[in-house]
Amino acid sequence: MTRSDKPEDLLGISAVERDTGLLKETLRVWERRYGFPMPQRDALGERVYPRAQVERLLQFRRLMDQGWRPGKLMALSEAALQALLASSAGAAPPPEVTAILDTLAARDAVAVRRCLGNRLARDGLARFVLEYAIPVCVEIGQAWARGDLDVGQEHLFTEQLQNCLREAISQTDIEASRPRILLTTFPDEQHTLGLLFAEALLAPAGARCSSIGASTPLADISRTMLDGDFDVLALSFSAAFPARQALSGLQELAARLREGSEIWVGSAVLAAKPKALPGVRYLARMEDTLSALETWRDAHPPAGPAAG
Amino acid sequence: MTRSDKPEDLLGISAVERDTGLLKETLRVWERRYGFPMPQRDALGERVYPRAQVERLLQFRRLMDQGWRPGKLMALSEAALQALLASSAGAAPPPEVTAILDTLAARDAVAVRRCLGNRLARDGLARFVLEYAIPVCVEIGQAWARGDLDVGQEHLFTEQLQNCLREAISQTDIEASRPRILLTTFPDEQHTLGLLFAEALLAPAGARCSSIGASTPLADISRTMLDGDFDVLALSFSAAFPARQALSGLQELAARLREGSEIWVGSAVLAAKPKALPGVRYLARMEDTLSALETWRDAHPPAGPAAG
DNA sequence: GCATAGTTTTGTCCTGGACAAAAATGCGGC
DNA sequence: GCCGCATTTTTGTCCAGGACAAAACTATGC
Repeated sequence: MTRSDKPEDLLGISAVERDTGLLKETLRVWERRYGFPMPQRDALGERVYPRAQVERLLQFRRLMDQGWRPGKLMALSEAALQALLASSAGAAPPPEVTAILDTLAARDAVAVRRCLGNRLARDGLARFVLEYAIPVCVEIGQAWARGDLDVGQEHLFTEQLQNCLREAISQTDIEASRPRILLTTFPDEQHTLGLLFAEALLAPAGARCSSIGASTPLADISRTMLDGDFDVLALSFSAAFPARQALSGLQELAARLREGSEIWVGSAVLAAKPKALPGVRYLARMEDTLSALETWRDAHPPAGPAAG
Repeated sequence: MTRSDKPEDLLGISAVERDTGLLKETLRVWERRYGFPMPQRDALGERVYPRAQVERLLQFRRLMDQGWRPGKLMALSEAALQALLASSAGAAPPPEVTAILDTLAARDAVAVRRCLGNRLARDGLARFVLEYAIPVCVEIGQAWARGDLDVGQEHLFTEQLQNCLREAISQTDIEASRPRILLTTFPDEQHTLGLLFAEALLAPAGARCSSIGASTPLADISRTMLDGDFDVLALSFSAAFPARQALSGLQELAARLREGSEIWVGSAVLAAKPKALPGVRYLARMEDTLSALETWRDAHPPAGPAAG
């Protein structure tokens, strides 16, 4: 019943959806509006995409993830497009960052893990995250946008980094100290690396972290907060998350939580909006997590837990 | 631009597609043909599915995975359907499984972790996975279906289980032995627990596992396989994953991989289909992973790797 | 009893229209 | 001159109903 097993380098619309992440509906409406992609038709009149068009679509997707819009890109000449792809490179990364890119180029999981492990052992968890892991992630994102790295390589890196961090976090003491912090993301937000970074900073600083992974319904977030006697809810948002949805969700949560508990919002994007909500604190950069912890501790001295 | 943020327990068609694995087109054509599901409409005239209908759809999917066809199921009376479901329900869970449900009811992450840790220390990784973790996951799934557990509690459990497993896996030796196994899932398949279970069985048995997480594009899977000198590709599919998509993807991959390399497909659903593909092996249950490893080693004796 | 031919079921594709959310742009007040 | 708000453009996702091949089932002949 499937019609995607085309003999040559021609892909059916389902296969293109799978490979590019663009919905069938989007592919059809682009064809209607912009004249691209313009697939051939098979004997049944169904769309068959040559590989070249699929690769062009992938280039478009990379540029769109950087903020370009389809209409602009479609109007571009071939030369202008290539220039854009070339220019998306940022400043030259430091050599310690490029070193790990080489291990990724070889898809050598063991070497990646060794790189990370060495660095972590040398610098400790906090410096490892702030000075190494985050810059590397940024650079990998750019390499992906340039087409120098594919999703498989990005996954390989993420997996090793996760293992590395989780292992290190699990080795920190679970003290009975405060604050107790619940970490999660909103529904449809899958990006868990931000949570893991935050946990990696907070746990060794003595905060009791409980991560419940990504994409938790709002009702369950507030229920967990109330049941679990948490002081802080830490939420992570990727740049792509719709700001409106985030803000309305935050408003709802802020209203529902226990008096005295805080929400920390990790997002480079939302922090720009000055919408002040009571009990909500925006952390524009990852290092702000630690200052937030300090501030909280200043306001809640361990001797007298009576206030609340 | 997304319209999935419905206030109550009403899901848009995209959310239903995501949760049930039934394509939007299938949902619409069922409505047209059978009159079910018959969603409400919002102010815009767009389909909004009450939770009850989504759960009924999930029931249908489970039965269809057992070989039932939609037309038959739709014609069934409520009583007949319930009888069918009851006959497929498992036995009552053992007390050791229900014990952890109590800690989840209290949302006590530390207690959950302690439960898991104790059990793991007692039984070792393989027995822990097969005799404890998997039954608990099944029971949690049923508790969720009954409404006894919310998503937040499920997440809490999953996170602790992941930590537990990853830690244990990372402590196994990385031997230079064979086979080398690449683990991942197809695009849009987010379920990573299956991968982690497989890794937890394979790694202590001396197989060199590399997981690259979920949702990897097919092209990247085959590229990683070829670059990385892997012997086996292990793929995990949840029950919700569209079987057709899985099969066409497997066909594509099988054709592209190096001669002599195998694909192991972990799925309770696909294993029923007798569609034989060269080099593809279906593992209906998690314990089959270990017998697959044995079979592989019998066919590839370490002394003489000359045989193809 | 089994293979083959015919029938029904079922999933996926098609066209072309619509519309709200997001992004970009224009405009007025400090 | 610059920031905040209103307006316009862009863009992704939804809809209806029709079509058809692959798969599943059924009937028929040897």
